[in-house]
Amino acid sequence: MKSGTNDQKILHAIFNRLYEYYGPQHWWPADTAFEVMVGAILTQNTNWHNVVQALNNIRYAGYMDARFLYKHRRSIPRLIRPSGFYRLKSKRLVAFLDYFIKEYDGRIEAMKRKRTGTLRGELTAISGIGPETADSILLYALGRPVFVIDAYTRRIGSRHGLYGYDALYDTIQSIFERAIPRRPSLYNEYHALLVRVGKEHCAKHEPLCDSCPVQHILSS
DNA sequence: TGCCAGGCCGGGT
DNA sequence: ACCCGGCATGGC
Repeated sequence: MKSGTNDQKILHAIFNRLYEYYGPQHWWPADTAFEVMVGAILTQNTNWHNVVQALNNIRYAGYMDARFLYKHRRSIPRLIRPSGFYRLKSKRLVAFLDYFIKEYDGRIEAMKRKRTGTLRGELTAISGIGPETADSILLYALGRPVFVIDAYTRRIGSRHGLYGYDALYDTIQSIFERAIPRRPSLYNEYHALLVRVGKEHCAKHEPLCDSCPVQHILSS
């Protein structure tokens, strides 16, 4: 197919530019795969800084482990309070723990035996885990080649004419996955770089960003 | 001070 | 198949 070629060139150029500008981002910032999964739920529509405080509370309590956390699930609301939406997120976290312990004995290695598509189906079936949270878990906790689409990816791509702002999650995802070689390390770095540049140059109601490092790629 | 942050669900059209 | 209100804290 030939329509892929153009997207491919642009998306490769954007990655190269961002990587050259910012360098490696070292994502996901967490000590263990379990912490990645917890963080993926807590960061829904929330500043990462707030999530760190919640994760620290869990760690200092000694509960950064599926079984311990499930055993002490009544204290989750207090521990994750700084991350916002804490009553809602407590339910979501417990729903995930329930699944993770019942299906995989709370062990990441057991989860790794399953196919990516199967896991995505299981994860998104949990109330509180949508496509982005599931994909974050698949990529950053399990190392699967799944491109994570978030609000920044949506903003940046649409502002540069790659797709419409209202494009479906799966549509945007397949644009990236068709254009970028299927390597987890590449998907990892690319998404992290999009978040980095998005935070610094792609505020919510700005139609376009003059100071954006991506900008000059399109004017060439 | 008001706006925003690495979404998702459930109820209504 | 969309559209929208709700969910909550902390930083600037």
